[in-house]
Amino acid sequence: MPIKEADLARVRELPFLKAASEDTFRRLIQGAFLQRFPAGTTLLTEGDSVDFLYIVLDGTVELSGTWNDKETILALLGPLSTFILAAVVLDASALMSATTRDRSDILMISGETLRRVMHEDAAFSFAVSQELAGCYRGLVRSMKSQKLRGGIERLANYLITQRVRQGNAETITLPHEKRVLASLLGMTPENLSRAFASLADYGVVVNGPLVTIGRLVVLTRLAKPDALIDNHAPDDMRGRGKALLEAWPNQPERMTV
Amino acid sequence: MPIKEADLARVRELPFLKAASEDTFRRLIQGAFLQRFPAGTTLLTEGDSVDFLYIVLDGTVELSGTWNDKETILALLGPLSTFILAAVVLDASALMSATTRDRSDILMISGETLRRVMHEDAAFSFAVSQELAGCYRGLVRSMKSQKLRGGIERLANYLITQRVRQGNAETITLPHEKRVLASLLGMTPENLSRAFASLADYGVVVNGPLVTIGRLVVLTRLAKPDALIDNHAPDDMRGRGKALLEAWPNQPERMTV
DNA sequence: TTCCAGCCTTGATCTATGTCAGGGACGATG
DNA sequence: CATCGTCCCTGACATAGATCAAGGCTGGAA
Repeated sequence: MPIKEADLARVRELPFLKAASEDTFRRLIQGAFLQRFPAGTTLLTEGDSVDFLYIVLDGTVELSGTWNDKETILALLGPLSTFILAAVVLDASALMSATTRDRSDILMISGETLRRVMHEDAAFSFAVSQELAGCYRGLVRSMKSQKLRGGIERLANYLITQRVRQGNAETITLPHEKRVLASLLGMTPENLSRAFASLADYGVVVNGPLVTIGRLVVLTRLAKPDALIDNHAPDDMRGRGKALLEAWPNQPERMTV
Repeated sequence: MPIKEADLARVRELPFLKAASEDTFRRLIQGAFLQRFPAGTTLLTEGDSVDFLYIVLDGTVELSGTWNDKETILALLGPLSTFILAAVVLDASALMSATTRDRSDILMISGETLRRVMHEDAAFSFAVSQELAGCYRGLVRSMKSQKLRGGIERLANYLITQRVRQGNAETITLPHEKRVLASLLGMTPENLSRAFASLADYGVVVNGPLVTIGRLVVLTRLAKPDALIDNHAPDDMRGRGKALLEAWPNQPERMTV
């Protein structure tokens, strides 16, 4: 699948590629290729050695981990997210599996090339550090949410975050299947169902993938959102400006759970 | 407190500083200072803006997060660990609090200087990326452990990891108070106590801070350690060689919980 | 020495969460 | 249209984990 000019322009706007010199960018793109995958394709299995940096141009990718026949979703990535950057930088094997959830267009950049150009373009290298730092901080937030909050509270905060992202509409659309959301939030689908039921007392009405937050104040009092855990950066502020560089480094869809 | 030559030599061996040029290193050190803190000193509170990169030269530092009057320990750092690097790179505020557990000697490097020299020394910048990538992957491991395993399994794996670290001796010494360990492992002290009691059936004998693993095979069958979650890199292999750069990037004491 | 505070353990109890089983709604397919 | 599969919800139950209360141990301070 040929890489269109428009695609190039889009990825060029990614903070960590924006910082790259013309030459660096050209070299990164030269060995890159763009591929379309159907839903459900496994791009990478945990333990695999990693040869490419992946960039989601379209679709959704799920990052998951397994142990002892159990699986958990660690992140859900939408367009203009990169993934597996840490493994590429260290030339190490993947700690997570990556699977497409929808049909997805993925740009793949040679890891070897990436490491090489990093040694020659300090500004680019710095931007990669920022990208990684943002990923790290996203995970710290998730970890805090996971260890400090109960399931209902995690869900309540998820809903509030989605609400902000979706323009503060009273009714939001869940961007993923409920069982996927459950795994992301660290609970079983059954439990998520019950958690939604509990939230009825707080003005939350569920209708399939549509969730109406009737009394935001009440829900917020339960959720107790925290700037050091939750990341409410709205859609149209993502990926722009230093203040928000950290907020949604490269995973617009990654949820702080 | 003056910075001794011996201290400089030690930090120079840190992978991410080893990659720095003489000039870069000199500039980093010029504005740095070394300070001794008593046990229990708060170096940084979550939400604070971060002006320095911290390096533990001696002692122990605890990284913790709070929400709704609850607290959890996210990492425990021993000598030659850096911390708060991600916030420094992004010039963002801290997501975790940092507190000394023992009397500790801490080297503080100006964050502003660090960012500046990164723009001029690509090799150094790359090494910082590797450091951050290692931190990120450490957290991914923790997250998987937290979401996929139960408390007893987390403890069992912790013990096995410690055993490897402490030279495969049958009896290991817990490096921290049990209530601290409990928080790190994501459980209450009471529960940790009971978890230890359960492990008696698997040949684990506890005597204060001394833990004897009588039948490693039996314990291992319970723990099901996994190379993609647990990090068994022994003490004398830390911080050396590319293969292990990732393993214990900068937190020799950080536990994958 | 005596006293006290902090740490750890233990038992009883409660709550949150997981597991299992059943059934309804919906959409794809024949 | 009928059927099947998937997703989701719900109830009953089991288990893990948290909480509360009490008591033992130990090490430092008076």
